[in-house]
Amino acid sequence: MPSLETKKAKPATPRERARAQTLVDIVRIGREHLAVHGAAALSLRAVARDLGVVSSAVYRYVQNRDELLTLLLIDGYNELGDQVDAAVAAAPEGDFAGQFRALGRAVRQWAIREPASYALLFGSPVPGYQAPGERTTAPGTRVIYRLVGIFEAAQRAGALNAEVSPGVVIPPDLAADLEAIRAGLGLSLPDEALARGVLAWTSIFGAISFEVFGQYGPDTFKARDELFEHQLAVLAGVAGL
Amino acid sequence: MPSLETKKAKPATPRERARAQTLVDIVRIGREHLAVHGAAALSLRAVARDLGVVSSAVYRYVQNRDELLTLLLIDGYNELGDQVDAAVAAAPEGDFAGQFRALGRAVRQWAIREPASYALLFGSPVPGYQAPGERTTAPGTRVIYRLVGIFEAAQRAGALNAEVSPGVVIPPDLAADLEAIRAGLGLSLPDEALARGVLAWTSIFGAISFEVFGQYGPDTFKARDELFEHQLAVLAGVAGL
DNA sequence: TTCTTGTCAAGAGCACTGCTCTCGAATGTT
DNA sequence: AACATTCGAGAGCAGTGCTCTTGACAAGAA
Repeated sequence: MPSLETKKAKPATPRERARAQTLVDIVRIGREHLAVHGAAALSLRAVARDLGVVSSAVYRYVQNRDELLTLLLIDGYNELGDQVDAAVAAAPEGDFAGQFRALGRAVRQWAIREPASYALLFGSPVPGYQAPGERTTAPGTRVIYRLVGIFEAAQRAGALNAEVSPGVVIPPDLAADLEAIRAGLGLSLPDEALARGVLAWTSIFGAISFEVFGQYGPDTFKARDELFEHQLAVLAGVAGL
Repeated sequence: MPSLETKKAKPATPRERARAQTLVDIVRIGREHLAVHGAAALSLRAVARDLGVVSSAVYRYVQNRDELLTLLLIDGYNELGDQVDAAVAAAPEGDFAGQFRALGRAVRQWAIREPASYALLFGSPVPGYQAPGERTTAPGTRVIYRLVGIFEAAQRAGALNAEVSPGVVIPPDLAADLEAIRAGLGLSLPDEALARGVLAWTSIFGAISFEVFGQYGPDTFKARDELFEHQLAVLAGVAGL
């Protein structure tokens, strides 16, 4: 769609410029409210108040509360994706385990810095809200794509340990799912490595969610950095790095 | 507190009986609403409507919305704890890996059956709601206590593999946390085993959360039972079982 | 330059929420 | 029978999402 691109690229008329500016203002204020009060308490009226405008005016820019939620969702996915990309790129090129740990650390640090956004992306779904897949899947898959990219590069470099948990077999139905993923992304990872990558993925988010969502309790773990580093190290071993 | 116990045990006066009955009715209706509309949309007015009573009447039984949330929280923790206890007890006595898998399956099945309750217990915290620790910690720690109990029994039986990830060391700060846990629960597990148990714990909930919260997407994994079984098997190996 | 067209903010209004207060009725106790 | 407690009903306040109408304003066309 070249027309849409150009429309986005050059907001020639001052009207469009003003409109775009108020929209980013709305998203910015929405992010602040999200951070302070949480996703379920996100109120268009409160955003309007902070914007210095009456409530009905924001409906000129945002169709409804759900669309603002979608904008914040995309915003969060992209910010997290940028953080992860930068962290992985800063790791040594051939050090795949280091890249894996850098990815995990980047996700955790972003989650701790933006707990409300993290909860919106990876926590319990907001009741009555269904994310529009056509707008959120692309930014929402950036981290996992990056992760399998690390595994794939390690595999091609011959740095992926294939014999980690020898006794575990993969049933055919699961193998079919993994084959579909492999075909969809053009990977050469064997089933075992792919499955362990999925486990590492979910485990990282499990550890972060426990910490961010307060499941550990107030004083069960004081050395949380060290705990997470330990979990990352073990998971890297599990994944074969 | 014997007086409180007797008060609970024999609701002699019919008034107290009726009061207790309406309270369990409120919790029951609250659970239904939780399952249908989610935690953030839990409305005392709607509960009152279903109870056939005006909204202000429920405030005679429940102090506010947060207390109803607390009651549902305790209810959920206990239901999950009962499921886990039953599943673990049904596993063969000396088969510690089997008990571990039974625990994981029980948690997952309950989570799939009661996704809203699972979200309330382990998902993003409800904004503005702080669980009262003195009432929720006891039921909230049943599952993790059960899990470390399995590890402890395996350790005493000499069935715990100590050399799983040899290269990973535990820094002193983390060791201090683990020592406090070990002392608090009267365990004899070494640091490595305890830390890997925590990892297994968070990883199980990470896998279940991804599935229940819809992070996998609609059709990435069709063989979800097999995927979870695979993850359980790998995690049992990681934990040393 | 005037006129038309489209965009915008404002405000009223509907239905909903949590929560508090008062009042009268029902209930159990003495 | 008299008293005290408990309970439900209803009104009311402040907040929410969202819709609709109204009037002001600015951009482009004649």
